[in-house]
Formats: sequence, structure tokens, C-alpha cells
Amino acid sequence: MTPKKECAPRRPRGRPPSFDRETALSQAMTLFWDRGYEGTSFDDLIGVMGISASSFYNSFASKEALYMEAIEAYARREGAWFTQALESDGGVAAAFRTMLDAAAIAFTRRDAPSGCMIAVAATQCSPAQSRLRQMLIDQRHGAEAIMQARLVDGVRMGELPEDADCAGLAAYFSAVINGMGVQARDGACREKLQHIGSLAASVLQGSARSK
Amino acid sequence: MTPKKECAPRRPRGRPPSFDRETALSQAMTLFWDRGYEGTSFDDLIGVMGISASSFYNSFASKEALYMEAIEAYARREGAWFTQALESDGGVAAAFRTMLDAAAIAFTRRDAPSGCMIAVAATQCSPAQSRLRQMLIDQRHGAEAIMQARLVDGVRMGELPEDADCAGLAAYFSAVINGMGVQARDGACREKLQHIGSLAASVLQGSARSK
DNA sequence: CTTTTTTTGGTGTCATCGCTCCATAAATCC
DNA sequence: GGATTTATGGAGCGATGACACCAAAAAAAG
Repeated sequence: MTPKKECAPRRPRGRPPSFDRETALSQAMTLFWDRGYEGTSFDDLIGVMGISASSFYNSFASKEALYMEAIEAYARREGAWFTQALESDGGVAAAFRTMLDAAAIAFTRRDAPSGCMIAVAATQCSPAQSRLRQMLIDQRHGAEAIMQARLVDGVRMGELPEDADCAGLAAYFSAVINGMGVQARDGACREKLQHIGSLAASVLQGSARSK
Repeated sequence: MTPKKECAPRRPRGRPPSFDRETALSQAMTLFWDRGYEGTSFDDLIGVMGISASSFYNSFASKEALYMEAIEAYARREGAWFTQALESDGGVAAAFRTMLDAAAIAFTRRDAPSGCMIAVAATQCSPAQSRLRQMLIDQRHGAEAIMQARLVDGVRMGELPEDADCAGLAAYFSAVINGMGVQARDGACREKLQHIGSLAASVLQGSARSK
């Protein structure tokens, strides 16, 4: 048998960090969320994180790497409404209706920047940021693929007609969510976004097949 | 009678400019369109315009002023499809269907950057660019107001029910167009965008009142 | 011609960008 | 205690950002 790992959390070796990495990451995420990558300076970052440049580079590889991590953290933590709503019960149409409503709510929280961190990020940027841009394109495509999979599932369950264009519908809903993200950034209130979502969801209602 | 103005275009006084201001503005517009304001550097600009810093500041007040002019030029020249489609004959539903299809085409031209210069611009940016951001918010709100006016007109013409929610529908179509702008920036082809537009337009079809 | 007017090319400026270096501080290990 | 290890504070780096300055060039006006 291999020796058991220490269960009591032994303190690590050297000088203890003066800040919590996860907290700092959250603070950076919020700033990136609000200002985007190019709109957020290094000094802005270490300012809001409350650390020095040395501490920053001791915990993060670069501004770009931090942004990547921030996007991942956002997708995992703040983007839960997306997958959760799509996995909810009640059929495809209801799931998408729920998801769009959840988007409206998530995009207009008072304790976070408005809109979606991913939806409108790096659509226009310098060629120097092409890696980041591609990463965000992949994120958006990923979300679209999840939606498409849910629609395909709806067809399989007989909730949508056999000839339903799942790819087209997924692209449509993806566009609507991204558009809601723009509206939110422009100051649209929750009700306005919910109305947009409701109208968008009605497209599925029309082609949903009643049992 | 006041003395007539010279009709023959007398050459102006000093050294003739070595470049055409409108052409340079177009070149700058295209670069801004592709990279956004923060993603476009001063050197990038004078590079694509083919002029020196001196010539630049002799014709334009600042990078910010140039961007403002570029947005105006875009709205006036490249954004004609928008107003033209909405003014077309055949009723509201047809007008919006035409407009969304025109958007799909305009967003995927081969001789211009993909997407819309206004739709996705300055949604995330540094506080230093708040003037530009507000200007773009106004542009987007202006487009939404034009759509709403067309919908109100549709109600007046009896093409839509009296209780149609024109503001809500305008917000919805605005979101769809902006979302199509994101999709286009992410590389979506013309057909995909046209499909999105078609699905979006079907919302009006449903609430359109047949005479 | 000279004067006046406007544009141009080239160089310089000053702030900010993201990032690095190093001596020191604060902890554990022996 | 000393050695080792890790984190911190602070100064500073080269590159790039937008922009300013000025003498020279190229035209019309007198």
C-alpha cells in the first residue's frame, strides 16, 4: 500500500501569501468583464486586486494568462445559469424559455457588471490579441453547440419535428443571447431583456410539436 | 444683388495636399471597423492612410475625432441598407424580413470587414473611452428608434394589431441584428446569418394581421 | 522676384504599457 | 540559532502609445 497523504493541511514552506488567489482572480474577472482585455491596464488590475507587480507575477504568468483564467472562471461560476436552464425539465421549448429568462436576469445583476463577459468580448481587437479572440470564438461556438445538442435531444424526444433545423435554431438563439448582451451593456433593464427573450423563445413554440 | 461666388473651382492658396481626405477617412474607417478603437493604434492608422503624423493632424483633430467621423461615415455610407430596407414597400413584416436579409449580406461582404462597425463596438472598454461609448450607445438606440417608428407605422396602417408592443419588438430586432454582428465577426457565413434573420423575422409573421 | 499660405517630413516628447530585477521579509526545516 | 524557501515592496526597464514642433517644400498672390 502506498503511504497515505497528510490529511491535516500542513502549512506550506515559505512566506505565506498576503492575498487569496481565488479572490484576486474574481476581482480581476470583474474588471475584465466590465472593460474587456484591451480596456483593462496592468495597473488597473493590480490596483483592484490589491497586490504589487511582484505578487502578480508570482501567481500569474501574464496579463493574457490571467484573462484566460478569468474567462474560464466566468464560464464555470457565472455561466451556470446557461447549462442549468438547458438541463431543466419540461421540454425543449420550456428549457430555452427558461434559459433566455435566466440570461436576462444574469445580465442585469446589481452586484456585477452588466451583460455577458463572453458574448461581446474581443469581437473587434488588434491582431496581437488573435489568440484571445480565437479562444472567445471557441467559447461562443461551444455554447452554440450545447444549444444545438439540446435541440437535437428535443427532436429525439419527439418534442420537435424530425426535420427541425437544429443548427439553424442554435445559431439563432446564440445570436439572440449575444444581442441581449449588447443591449444589457447599453443599459437595458431586466424587463426589456426578458421581453426580448420571450419573443425569441416564441420561435420554438411555433415549431414545437404538441404530443 | 450680392456678388456671385466663383463657380470655377479656383485652386486653394497654399501647398496642395498629397492625399485625398475622403479616401483616407475610408481607409481609417475600414481599420476601425475591423479592430475597434482601442485595437487600432495611431501608427496603424497613418500607415493604412499612407500619410505622416503631421499630415494626419493637419486634417484631423485627434484619433478620437477621426473615429467619430468614421462612425458617421459608416452610418451614412455603409449603413444605407438599414434605412432603405425599412422604407421598402410590401408591409412591415416584409420590410423587416428584407432588412434582416440585407444585414446578413452587408455583414458578410468580401470587400469589407465582417459584421457591423457599430453593433459590437465599445461594449467593453476603458472608462477613458466613455465619450465614444456613449456615442455608440446613442447610435444603437437610434437604430432601435427607427425600427420602432416603422413598427408604429405598421400599426397605423393596420398591418399589425393595435396592441402590438412596438418598443418590445424593436428591442428584439435590435438584439438580433447585434447578435448577427457577433456571429459575423466570429466567421459565420452569409447563409447562416440569413437563416438567423429569417427565423427572427418569423416573429413578426406570427403577429402580423392579415387584412 | 518676394511674400503669404498651406502641407509635408522628420524628430522629439511625455505618459503609459506590460513586465523584470533584487534586496528584504516571513514562514518552515534542520 | 542558521539554512532554506517563498512572497513582497519598490525601483526601473524597453517598447509603444498619442501627439507636438519646426524647418523645408509647394503652391497662389502681389
